[in-house]
Amino acid sequence: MAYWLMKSEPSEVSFDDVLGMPGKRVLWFGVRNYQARNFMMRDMKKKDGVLFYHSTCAEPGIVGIAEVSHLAIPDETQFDATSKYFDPKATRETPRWFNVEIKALKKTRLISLAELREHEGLGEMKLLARGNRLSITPVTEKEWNAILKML
DNA sequence: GCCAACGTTGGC
DNA sequence: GCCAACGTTGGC
Repeated sequence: MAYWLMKSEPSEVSFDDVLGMPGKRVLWFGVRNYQARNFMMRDMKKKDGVLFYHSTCAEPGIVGIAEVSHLAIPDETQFDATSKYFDPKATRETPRWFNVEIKALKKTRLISLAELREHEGLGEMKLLARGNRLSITPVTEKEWNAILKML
């Protein structure tokens, strides 16, 4: 079992939005970065733990716990010419972009970015690495457990 | 709005 | 393959 941190802009899809969706599930559409895509395509398995993170907002931080509920499938938005995620180089035969589905499990208090940075046990966390911009990053079991204890 | 950091593109 | 230019991310 692996653990991940996934960033979402709450103005686009917030944790509360996901809680309101059928089955509390959402497809992680719109990722257009190969490293993040490869995590979804190759590494993310059903039942993997997910920290749901709000970015590009007033209070960036972890806001909920989720799990991977479906293995990666082609991202429909890449084929949609009206979508901002449209990719003219993608075809149905050879899709470029994939997304897993995640299921919201539990809303948490906001664990802010500042609080994560202050926590001694999280010094190696990928999210906190200088210059990190990846929207999906692996989380170690140790980090996962440390964060659950902060709740 | 600013800016650091990183990823992608495309000419050579 | 190199690398400059450009675009994006995301915190502040």
